[in-house]
Amino acid sequence: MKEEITLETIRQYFPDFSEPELQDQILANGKMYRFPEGSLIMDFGSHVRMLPLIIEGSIKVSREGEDGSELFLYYLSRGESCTMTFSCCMSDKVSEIRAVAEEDTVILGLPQRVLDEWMMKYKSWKNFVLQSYDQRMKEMISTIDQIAFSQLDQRLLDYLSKTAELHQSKEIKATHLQIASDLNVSRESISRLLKNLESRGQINLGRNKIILLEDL
Amino acid sequence: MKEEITLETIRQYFPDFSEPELQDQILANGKMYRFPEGSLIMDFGSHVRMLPLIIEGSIKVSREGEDGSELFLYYLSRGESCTMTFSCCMSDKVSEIRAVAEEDTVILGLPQRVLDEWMMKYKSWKNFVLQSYDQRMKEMISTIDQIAFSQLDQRLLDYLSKTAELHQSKEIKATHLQIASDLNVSRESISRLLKNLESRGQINLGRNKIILLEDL
DNA sequence: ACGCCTATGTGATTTATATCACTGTTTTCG
DNA sequence: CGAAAACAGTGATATAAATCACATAGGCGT
Repeated sequence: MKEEITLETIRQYFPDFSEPELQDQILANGKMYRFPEGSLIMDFGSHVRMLPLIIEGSIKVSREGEDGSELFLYYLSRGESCTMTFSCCMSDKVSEIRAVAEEDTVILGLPQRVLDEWMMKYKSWKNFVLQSYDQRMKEMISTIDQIAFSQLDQRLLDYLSKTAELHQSKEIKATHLQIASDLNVSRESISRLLKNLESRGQINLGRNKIILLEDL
Repeated sequence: MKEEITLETIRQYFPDFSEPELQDQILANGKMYRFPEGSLIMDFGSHVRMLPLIIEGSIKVSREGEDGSELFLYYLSRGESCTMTFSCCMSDKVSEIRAVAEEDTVILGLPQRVLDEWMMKYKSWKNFVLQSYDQRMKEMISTIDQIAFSQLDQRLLDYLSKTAELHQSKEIKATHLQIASDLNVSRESISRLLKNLESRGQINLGRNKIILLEDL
């Protein structure tokens, strides 16, 4: 993939940015960055100076407990942006979340300065920002639902299907320990539940991988 | 209190709405509503046609599990607005949350139609909306932190101090059952934990009330 | 004043999950 | 290759909270 941003890229991945002037502005102000799989894009407490629009790949967003344990919040993928970052940029605050490249990821970074300006200038930008907030809000509520109202087996199934959907693959590449940290539970619990799912014919287990056999 | 909206009211409770034109617009389009304590302002699945700005009183916002149990999310009080409602209005969706008047409450309702329009017209309105989203986002994250990383005793303390702060009073008027539902746990657990706090001299218990003795 | 409903207190038991302790098995790396 | 590390399986036990089963106490209505 080219390091250059082109009008084509923007039109392709962010078709909602309809105003030609906005497209030009993005071109003029944006910069491409690439993050290899697993690399840290943003961390708790770090200052943020640009808003990432995801061109290619995906990002895992998580929250940290006092003791350093993590909790998976949601994935972001192409065509999306990190709302938490936006809010940090706008009020010049520090990040509340951690963002890690889930795959090799290319983002288009937009500088702090223009974000707010565009809100009142370009309708499609304003809509994009509001919709992003909305979506994230919903994800958060759904996360709250899961932790508050569901038992671990449900949460695990949900996690597996979200991950499978993100990667467009029935084969999930992850260790039990990784899953356990994402859900902030013990590794043994996950191992046992997975074993259960396998014996019920819902998944196949391999080292570092889980294969979903049905739609969950 | 008068049912009339005055420029004075707006300037007093929403001093950030600095543009005179915006103030006029609010005056022209807003309508006062009053909700007695305990009344249902909005429910899961209901359609919303206006955005409430809170003039007086406060609102408790909660989320419902599949089984009908509730989970307290956050309080809203004067000078604030319900972001979830805003997002519903904007995309004409159905409410994800329940809002109940925590005290006698007066709100200024703004019709769907103008909310989006103002975003690009009045800077202070745009800022207000974005800041509301932000704040709510933070509350959600803090709720997630609580459920995911804290034990019940911590959650209870947090709940008590939030409630005390909202009502500006060390005396909280609530039954153990109400608290338990808000936290989505059993009544007995709350009773036992409260008893504990009392024996440690942190609170006094009475029928339908809890008095905080120290800052928690 | 009596009875009833709601709120509270408390023991006993059950359940989900965590924690501990250990075994094997696969991968990595010197 | 051989050792060490990472991953996975599994029993035993511990813990937090739920659930069950009552007992008691405070207010309210008639």
